[in-house]
Amino acid sequence: MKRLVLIDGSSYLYRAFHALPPLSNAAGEPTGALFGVVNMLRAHLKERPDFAAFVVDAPGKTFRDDLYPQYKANRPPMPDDLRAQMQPMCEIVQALGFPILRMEGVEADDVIGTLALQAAAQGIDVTISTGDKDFAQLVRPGVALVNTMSGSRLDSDQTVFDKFGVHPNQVIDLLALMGDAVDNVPGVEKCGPKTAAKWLAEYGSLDGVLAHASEIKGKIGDNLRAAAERLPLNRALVTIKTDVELGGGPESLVLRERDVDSLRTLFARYGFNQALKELDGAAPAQAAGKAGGKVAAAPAAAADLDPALSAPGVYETVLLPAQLEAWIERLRAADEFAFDCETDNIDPMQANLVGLSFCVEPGTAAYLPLGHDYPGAPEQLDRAQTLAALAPLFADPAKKKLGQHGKYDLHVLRRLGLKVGNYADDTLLESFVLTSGISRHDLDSLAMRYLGYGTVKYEDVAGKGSKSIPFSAVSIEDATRYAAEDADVTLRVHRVLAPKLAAEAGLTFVYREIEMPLVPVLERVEANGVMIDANELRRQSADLSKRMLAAQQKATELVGRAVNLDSPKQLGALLYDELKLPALVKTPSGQPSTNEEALEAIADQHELPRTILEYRALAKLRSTYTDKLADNVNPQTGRVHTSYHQAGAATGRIASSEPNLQNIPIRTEDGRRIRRAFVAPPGRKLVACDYSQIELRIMAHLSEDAGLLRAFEAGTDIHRATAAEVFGRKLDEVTANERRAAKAINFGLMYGMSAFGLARQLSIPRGEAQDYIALYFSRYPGVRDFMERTRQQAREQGYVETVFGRRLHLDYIQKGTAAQRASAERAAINAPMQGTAADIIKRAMVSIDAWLADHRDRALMILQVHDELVFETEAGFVDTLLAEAGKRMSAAAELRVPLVVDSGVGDNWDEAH
DNA sequence: GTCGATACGTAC
DNA sequence: GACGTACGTATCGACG
Repeated sequence: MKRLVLIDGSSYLYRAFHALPPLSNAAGEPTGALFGVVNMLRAHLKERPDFAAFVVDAPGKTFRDDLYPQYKANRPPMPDDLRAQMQPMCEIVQALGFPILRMEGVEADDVIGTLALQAAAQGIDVTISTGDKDFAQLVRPGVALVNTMSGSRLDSDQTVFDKFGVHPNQVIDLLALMGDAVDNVPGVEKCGPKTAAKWLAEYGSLDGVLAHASEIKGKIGDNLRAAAERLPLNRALVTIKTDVELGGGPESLVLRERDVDSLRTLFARYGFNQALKELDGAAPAQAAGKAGGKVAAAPAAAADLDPALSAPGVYETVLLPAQLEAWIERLRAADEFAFDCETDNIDPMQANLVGLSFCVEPGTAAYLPLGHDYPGAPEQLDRAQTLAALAPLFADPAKKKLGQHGKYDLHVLRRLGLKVGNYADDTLLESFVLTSGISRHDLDSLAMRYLGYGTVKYEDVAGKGSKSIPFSAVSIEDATRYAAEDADVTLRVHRVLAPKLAAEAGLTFVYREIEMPLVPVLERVEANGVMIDANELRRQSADLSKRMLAAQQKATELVGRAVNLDSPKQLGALLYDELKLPALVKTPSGQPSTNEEALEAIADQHELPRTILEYRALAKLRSTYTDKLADNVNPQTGRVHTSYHQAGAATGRIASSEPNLQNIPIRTEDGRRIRRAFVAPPGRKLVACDYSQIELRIMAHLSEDAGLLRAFEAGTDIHRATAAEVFGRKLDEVTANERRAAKAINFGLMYGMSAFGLARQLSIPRGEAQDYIALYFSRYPGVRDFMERTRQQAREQGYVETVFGRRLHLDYIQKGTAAQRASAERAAINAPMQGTAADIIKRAMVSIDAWLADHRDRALMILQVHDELVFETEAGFVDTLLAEAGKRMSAAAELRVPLVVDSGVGDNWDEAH
């Protein structure tokens, strides 16, 4: 059977424009709506229809304007950013091979309706792709409706009835009763889909409802009778015409061969990297078998899962050449495969490969042992030969690869000389994007949550703690159970999560365009590592030790006996019980605290608190930094390779560990010295680029507050500008103390701080802090409204969003205790700003990495610290790098304020600031 | 010995 | 109760 796809271009363009972030390409041209439309079209192309058309509205009046002059009268003009995308959209649609239809005097809907019925009459299977629910009136055998943005599909009387509560032939009457605010067609007042469906169920049709109008009681009955006269007109307006005179029939809508050269130029110009990669990755996927089927979102509960996804797996151990060949054949035939590396070390920069697992179809997986070494271990395939045989599959850009936390595997394979081209999906990141804030993203949790499946745990086969054995000593039988299952479960979880993600345009953007492209970039940043001057650290450790000893002796002298300055418990007993100093601060558990704030408060009453503070500052630096950093130098590379956790922070920020290089001291002189040990090798330099006040700029963007926008536009020192507003000064009359207070307000507000907190921070009376905040909000009313909106959204939806559509779910915003709810509200206020900043720097990293691809021998990205990127570069490349990195960081988002980047150069990280 | 909870402090 | 997001170190008590 032949297939025809009719695409409602106008509807998608508007919906994509509003659903997607305000994206732009490097040249600053808006691209958000384009992006949505291009992805939608690519999805349809994968299904290989015989005929297709992209239908758009023509400018000018239509017959509906003649029927009803106010038709669409209150519609605002097309936004400039959308209008600018019309021309490029047509170019891309053309280049993809779609015929474009545009007809005057009727709307796109009518053209689609006419073609749909003509085609159905000729026995052609029709799919109408639209975001407009009005098309449900056309659903019948041979005519189906899909919305690629929501993932919904209406293809039968039943599916329409499930959605609207009426049959397709009643949809027109339903719409006539409800009216359409967007098109300025008033229906029956207070009559929504439920009431309209109820009436139609009872009286059959609009005529039936009107005939019985006098029987309907109450206010809504009055409303119906009041609207009765205009309802036939409504019906005429919402009826999609199916008898438009067209130049040609559906058989003329042949899909042309795509114009690869034009597409490459267009995709590159608008920054559609995924599309570009697919274009250059040889043949597009021939997904005929999988298309058409289930588009609907997958079920959430394990109970009503596709049984194929929870059936037990059959796992094969690959020990013979023939088995390997058979599996290579399977992988070759597949569109995408899941894989997983087993190693002897959790640090991927040191791990040795022990085995590999693969899965192509749920339930069928293989474990390929390559390095098991224990008494009685069977002979395994030759590692080098086997990897050489697998290398082309991993490298093939047309072959999609899937994993759970694949950054780890990318490291292991890279160190073995294998390239992974097109690492396309990662269940860790799918889960992170879908459920950030409410669930864990490790494979065991995902298997339980989405498959109702308890996996074999690592500890089950390798033991844990001191009794654990390296994976190479695990029996190959146990290893197969564990490892093949990992690949199998990864694929199964992906099959559940992918459709959930596909049904959310904003989340799909975050996943496809931010998180997945970042995986290989982060892998490179980690692999690059940073050079550490271990001798410098040793000198600093010795100096700190000397001063710690002095503080210790001083404390002993003051107390008259030895005291353990490392034990808060003992210090509390000493200060508050023995010395009877006042305990002014309590820990969360209610004990008297010995933290910095508590000690500062009593420092004028006794010498000991100051001595403890001195000791603590030194001990922190030595134990956490100067002693420890050198332990993290990789013996093979001689450098420190932190590990970045892409799904580490619920807001979207990246976290760093082992060691954490995102909390290296900078505020005190002693602390800052540690940065001198982060060095460039001879002949090279460190370059640091950081966003200036990025989160406050995002607050200005989100709140659209005129005063804040103006201050950033003018380039004034934002804390000074705030102080001038709040304290009623001219800019140059602001005192240092006023600026300090304004800075505390600016930061405090972004964290949801209260007057109580501000008072404590500034050591001022609470009433005064309250006055500052009130004054702030009266000067920046947009900020107050934005914060209230954000709280409201969080309470109603249970989540908040970044500019790019990333979501943070707040579990306790509705159900928690008062304290938990208040805490969730503060998190809700902070997340859009912190999260948007994270989105922006992630995009910048991807962009800069793409540029650096041609200069890997000259410059490396080596660190990310939330709003800062650090590079190591040849001295002769510094200027080029500064210009290009700064440009790409600034262009990573198009906000209502400029994104300013500061940068510095030096022989070490301290100098580079 | 190992593990988890608690307290504290570093970064943005 | 009161300022958001992380990670690491040290202590201390429970557990075996």
